[in-house]
Amino acid sequence: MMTKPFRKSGDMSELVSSLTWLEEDGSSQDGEESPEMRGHHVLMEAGRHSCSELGSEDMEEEEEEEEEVSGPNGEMAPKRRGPKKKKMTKARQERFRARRMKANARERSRMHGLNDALDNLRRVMPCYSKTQKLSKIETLRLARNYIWALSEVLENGQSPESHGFMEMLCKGLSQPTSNLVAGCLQLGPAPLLINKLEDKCGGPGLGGVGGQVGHALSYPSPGLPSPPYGSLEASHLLHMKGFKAGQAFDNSSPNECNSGTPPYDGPLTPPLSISGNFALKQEPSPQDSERNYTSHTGHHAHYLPSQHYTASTSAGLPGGHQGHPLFQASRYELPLDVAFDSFTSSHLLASQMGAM
DNA sequence: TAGGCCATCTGGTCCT
DNA sequence: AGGACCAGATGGCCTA
Repeated sequence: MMTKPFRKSGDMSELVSSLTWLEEDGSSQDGEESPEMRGHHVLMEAGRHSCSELGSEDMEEEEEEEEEVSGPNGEMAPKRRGPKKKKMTKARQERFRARRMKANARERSRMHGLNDALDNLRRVMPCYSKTQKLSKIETLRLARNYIWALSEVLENGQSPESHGFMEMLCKGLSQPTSNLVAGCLQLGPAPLLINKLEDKCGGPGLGGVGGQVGHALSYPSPGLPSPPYGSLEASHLLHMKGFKAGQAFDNSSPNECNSGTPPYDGPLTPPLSISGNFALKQEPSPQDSERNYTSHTGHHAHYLPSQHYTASTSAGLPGGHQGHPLFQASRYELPLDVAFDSFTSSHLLASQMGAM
């Protein structure tokens, strides 16, 4: 997709080349730096180098050299077209460096925000552990499945304890994650099962801690990674226990859901409403899934505003389940965080309906 | 040691 | 012009 255009020269590439030189040289390595600071350090080193070693005069010289670059046989390369690049004066260099550092900081905080949202999502997943976090991709997959499964509970009255519910939850997940989910849902009240789970999770062929799920939950997931996820916390088991028993999910009860785990304090937007969300059933056009898939794979998103990504399509939802919040989000091009909020709301809703 | 996951930097593109 | 978003590149950490 976005193949980086080769730039013969220019303000950026000079700095980049000096960065590359720095990294290869290893002169910016500092064993005690945090990863975040490392980047800054390298950048600042680069700036220093580019100032001291590629000072304005030197850089002008480089540009001159470049203008007269000749091929291996001595023939002149075609002259660069377009507007002549401005010379990288010291002042411009400084401005560029400052701009770059600002952009890096923004990008960092943007990614932190994204990770926070993912953490919030993890907290409302059937399997939550502070110590054994689901990977990003598994979190999204599980979220999609969870919504799908919950909407089945709402629409068809399927029991959350049913085998089908677990199958839906585990669809497309890596085997360790499937095992983890299966373990969560199969756990009885006996606390020693937690230890069992910790002992066994991640091992091949676990197939449910209680031994009741067996082979049916072993999704081979070809091509999917198999990260080592294993344990989960008692607090979340309580959460799941409540869910299993069909009790109302009480977000305010510190003894149940919040013991040891930070409460989900993100904005809980109102659910998209059952009528507006779950009841509206329309077959998705192939273009819909195509569009969302391509937006997910990033083959440049001219077709869709880039911020309207959804997590619902990379593995595809089975037909007849277009009522999912994430699916609806994708249909109506809701931003992902809205979809997540909707997801959270439907989680609460489903829990409460289970109590009816 | 290979592979998976992650954080960060970076430059391109789009939008305001 | 500057910010947001994106994807590629890179290197670190961890585990099997």
